[in-house]
Amino acid sequence: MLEAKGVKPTANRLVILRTLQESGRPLTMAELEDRIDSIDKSGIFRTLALFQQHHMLHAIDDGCNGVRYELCHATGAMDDDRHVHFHCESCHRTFCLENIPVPQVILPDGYNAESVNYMVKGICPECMKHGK
Amino acid sequence: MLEAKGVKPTANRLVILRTLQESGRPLTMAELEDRIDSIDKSGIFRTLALFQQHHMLHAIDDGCNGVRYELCHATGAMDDDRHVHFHCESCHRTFCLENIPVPQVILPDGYNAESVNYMVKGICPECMKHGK
DNA sequence: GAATATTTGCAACCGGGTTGCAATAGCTAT
DNA sequence: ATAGCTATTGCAACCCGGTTGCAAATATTC
Repeated sequence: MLEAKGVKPTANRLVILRTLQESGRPLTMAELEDRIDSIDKSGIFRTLALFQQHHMLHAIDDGCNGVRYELCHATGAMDDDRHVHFHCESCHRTFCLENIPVPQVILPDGYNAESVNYMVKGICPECMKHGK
Repeated sequence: MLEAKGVKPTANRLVILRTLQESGRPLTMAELEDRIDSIDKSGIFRTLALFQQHHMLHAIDDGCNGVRYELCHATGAMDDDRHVHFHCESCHRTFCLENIPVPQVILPDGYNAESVNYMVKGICPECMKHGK
């Protein structure tokens, strides 16, 4: 498995990885918890931390429902899948707008950027259509 | 006072407003709490909520140390001081880059934007200079 | 000045996140 | 196989920011 990228593939870890890649969108720890009731909070937490250290996923935050974790599909290099995220205020889901890259800005002198987060909030197409 | 914009100017509210405008940058509730020890958490919380309802301040979130509150200096209209924010990962302060507007993106069909948040993380000039 | 409405402090609660610890599961080298 | 070590896991407890109920204090109205 992809696990050959640095982490020992235990049962738990496989389940968590699976769950993440099945839901095509970033999940909170809470969301993971109730999708997987065989594993304890702490287990999920530690696994996510582990995955992060090994650059398998990265965290984004719509400051609404806590941090969300998303698998890195940045092929080779650093975690450079910098795309815009959209958080629906109706269904409270967060989507990756993969093909919309984050526009860059020029910072004032002295500021050293390390990461950027472009977060749009509003209503998603699905919620827009039926029922507000 | 500016309070004539909809809220009754009680002692507490004045103190909180003062504190906000003195520190030129967005503060967390926690930061407010220990700058003002005369007022209880809940008081600060309720006051901030009130201010928000009356469009006197708006919340931004570097998903690091919780939500931060910043006075609206959008003169007339809606809360449209949409500028970039910078969060220093060393001193954990958050700055408003007032003169850098958030670049707009074109969303896919169906997505309805309501608010945008452009958050840069890195090292601020001050921390950059002396000691990492 | 009594009756009513608003604001406040306190204490308790809530939920996401985090850690200590002891039980378990995996490995290693006899 | 087996004793001995390490890594992983579950559980329970904890921490902390945010939030609410309630009763005391304050302001407002008549």
